[in-house]
This record gives sequence, C-alpha cells and structure tokens, in this order.
Amino acid sequence: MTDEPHRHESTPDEHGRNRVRKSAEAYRTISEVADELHVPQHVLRFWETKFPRIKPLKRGGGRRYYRPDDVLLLQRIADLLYIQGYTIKGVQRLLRESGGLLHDEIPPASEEERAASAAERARADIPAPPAPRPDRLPELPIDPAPATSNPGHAPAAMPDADSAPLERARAATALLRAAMASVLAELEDLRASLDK
DNA sequence: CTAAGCCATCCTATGTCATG
DNA sequence: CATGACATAGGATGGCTTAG
Repeated sequence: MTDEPHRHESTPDEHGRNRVRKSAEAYRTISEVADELHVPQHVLRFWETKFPRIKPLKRGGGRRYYRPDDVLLLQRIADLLYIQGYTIKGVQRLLRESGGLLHDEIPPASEEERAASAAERARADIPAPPAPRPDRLPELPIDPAPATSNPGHAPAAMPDADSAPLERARAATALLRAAMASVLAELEDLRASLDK
C-alpha cells in the first residue's frame, strides 16, 4: 500500500518558519502533534505506551504518522490530564468505559465518571492534581465536543469544531499564568529579603 | 496485643541523555 | 526522529522494631 501521508500547501507558521500546512485529513509527524498540543514528543511516546488506542501509523524507520483521529484522541487525553486533572489511570478508565466511543464522544464528565474519578483520587489521596486554585479557576467540564456531532463530515479536529473548549482552556491557562506570576513575585521577594 | 515510628521498596508521570 | 535506560519527587505500601 502506498499510504503516503499527504501533505498540503506550504505556509509560514506563527513563528515564521516555512512549515507545511496540512489539511484536516493530513497525517502529522510527532513533532507537529507535539507542537500542536504543546506537549513534548517523549510524552506522546509515553502516552502511546499507556493508551493502546493511540496507534499512529508507522512507516519505514519507525516514524510515526498520526491520523486526525489520533490527534483528536491525544487532544482529548491532554485535556483530561492537564485541564481536567485526571490521572492517566482515570483517563484510561474513561476510554475503557466509553467502549467504542472515541475522542469526540468521551462521556462528558457524567456524574458517575466524575464520582469514580474523584473516588480514585480519594483512594490515592490525590488532591485534584494540577490543583487549580478552586476559588479562581473556572470549572472546565469535559467537553462533549458538541461541534463534532456532525457524523461523517469534516473531522472534528479543525478550528471551530473545538473552539469553545479551546477558549475555556485558554481562559484557564491565562488564570493559571496570572496565579503563577504572583507566586513567582512572592518568591522573588522572599529571595530578595533572604539575600539581604 | 496493639499502636506508633522508622525504613526500604515500589509506583506514578514524566524528564533527560545516549545512541542509532 | 526512534528506542531504551536511567533519574526524579512525592506518595503509597509493607515489614520490622519498640513501647505501653
């Protein structure tokens, strides 16, 4: 089979690099996916070992080519891990329990799942991991990726499809940044007073 | 016998480095 | 860009000893 991953026209990316812009259906290399998700490459490989459902195409030399489906799934995993605060186990269970459902259909944090995940955390005594300051950060429900409910059509991957959850994630990130900046300022003050 | 304290080991979720 | 080995920090777990 000549499953040559298809590329598309080339345009400079936001960094000015002349990067190949791919269509929604295009296959992506690990570096592209890592860039897109803001996750280091080794983390993607690590996830591959933890989530058997992540199965990028491998071509000669062992190079990975991620399908849009894979990218979506990875996006969802990243969201659950980093935004929702699930553990890998929790995400694994979500995927398992969601049966055949994939990325765009991972049960949007039903009460049971929330409870199960909370129970798991309680058992492990995990304090709501990336411990976003509860008094400041907005609740980010596992988005049901509503826009993706156009079965058989353009992959949910692309911009508008997921923009709402993306916006929420961005808002949360901005708040986190602000919180971290103030913590950093405090630490610097402390250090300054210690240096005296 | 039981509770408490200490220590070693394992696990998790990455991160780093070497090498191909 | 790939794989694999090793490192890390914090928490969980289990075994052993000691004191009441």
